[in-house]
Amino acid sequence: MSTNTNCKAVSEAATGPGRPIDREKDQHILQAGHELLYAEGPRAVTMEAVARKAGVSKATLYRRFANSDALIAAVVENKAANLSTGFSLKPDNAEGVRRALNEFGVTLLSFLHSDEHIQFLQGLNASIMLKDTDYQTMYQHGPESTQFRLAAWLDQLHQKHLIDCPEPQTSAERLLGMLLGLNLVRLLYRVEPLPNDCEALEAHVDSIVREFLMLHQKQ
Amino acid sequence: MSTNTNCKAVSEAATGPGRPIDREKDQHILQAGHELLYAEGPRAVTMEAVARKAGVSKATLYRRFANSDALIAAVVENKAANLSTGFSLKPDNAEGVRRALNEFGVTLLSFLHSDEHIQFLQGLNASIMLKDTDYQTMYQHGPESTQFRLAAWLDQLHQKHLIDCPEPQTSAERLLGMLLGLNLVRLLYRVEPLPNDCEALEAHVDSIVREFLMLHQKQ
DNA sequence: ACATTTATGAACGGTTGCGTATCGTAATTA
DNA sequence: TAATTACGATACGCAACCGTTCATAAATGT
Repeated sequence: MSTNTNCKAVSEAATGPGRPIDREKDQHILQAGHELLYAEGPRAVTMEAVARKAGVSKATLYRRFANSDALIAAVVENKAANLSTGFSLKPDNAEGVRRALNEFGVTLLSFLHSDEHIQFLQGLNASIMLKDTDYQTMYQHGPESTQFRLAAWLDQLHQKHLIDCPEPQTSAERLLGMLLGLNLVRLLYRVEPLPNDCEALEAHVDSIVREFLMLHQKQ
Repeated sequence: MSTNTNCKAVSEAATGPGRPIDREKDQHILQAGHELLYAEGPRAVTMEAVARKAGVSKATLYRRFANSDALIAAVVENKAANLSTGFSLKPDNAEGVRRALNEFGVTLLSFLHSDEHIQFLQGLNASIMLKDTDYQTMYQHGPESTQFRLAAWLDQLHQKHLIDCPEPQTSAERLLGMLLGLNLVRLLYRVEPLPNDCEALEAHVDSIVREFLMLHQKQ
């Protein structure tokens, strides 16, 4: 997802004589498409509407995108490229594990609850015109990556006999599932904007981490 | 969601003289809209396309739905009305609780993994043109209802001192989150069709239920 | 049978979007 | 300056969609 294959102009480096490509317009176009997509739905994302909103001529639009489907795909992929969850968990002493897990949980949930991520998920599901491989790549670079890194860390703790976690992949998914709860469902149903209350969030994560560790304590 | 407010004709009982409404066409229309929505996305759901696919004239269509947005809303709502998770959990003796929870988990996951439900969620999120109250109602009749019923049952068990569950709402969401895991995420990313393997599913649920009960055992 | 009410299908004009083409202008390099 | 490329504006033919109208068919009450 690092290179945007749906955008003609972006992939062309084309450094020769002549007027250079106005890269600012790329952002204007993507943002206009983005606003239309999330405000009025995919059916409102037409080349003409995007051109109007972006303050760009249709010709400029067609120079970059073959059609409106490619444009929507580029909008979603662009959003995916700008998302990242970065978390760093350094193995700790036995007691510090709880704090580290807490930090991870808070970071993850904060990300999941962010407007950026919510808009991405909704737009992702609203488009329905990406190729299967695109979905797969985004999943691998997003959730799967998070799960794998968490599992690897849990496995390290297991090797160090800090916790009892013989199946780190399963345990990682279990923990992520507990953290998520029904929030993703609420997201899909557009109800009850997720609580951003920092205090409540930390209490929530702390409670889950305690339960998770209770299930994985050395006996 | 029992009454479909987006459909003119359906809400009109209109039992007078004159030709009655052909109710079969209602289903043909909804099914045609459904197929278009899930196969080609919301942008493909036009009045003309639906009329063609349903073998119905446009006038018949407009007599029932004001516009294509209302039609899509009706399609999604119709699907929501046909979904139900019904589970019956009769309080048991201490040892039977595990079997009952297992039954619940299997039933719930089987439902979540069903094609019907997957298509519904995807279509729900693909439309973006329902009213907020519609989303809210569907959520209340779906996930929230499930959570509440589960919480009520957990509370009963708590009152009977079969388990230790002082916060049934929280525990219910925790259990549902563990059961869901990342499956909803995978759904959104359209990767890895959920495993329908009955044996693996039951093992999965059994493992989760054991952990859940371990967290809620009487001490 | 008759009138009445409604559904239905075909057709219509109007609108919108699509994708392309043209031409004049602006911006950069050689 | 000349060449080259990007951009804006406009227009075009084409197709699709929209929402409506009208004549006809079908079912019901009297």
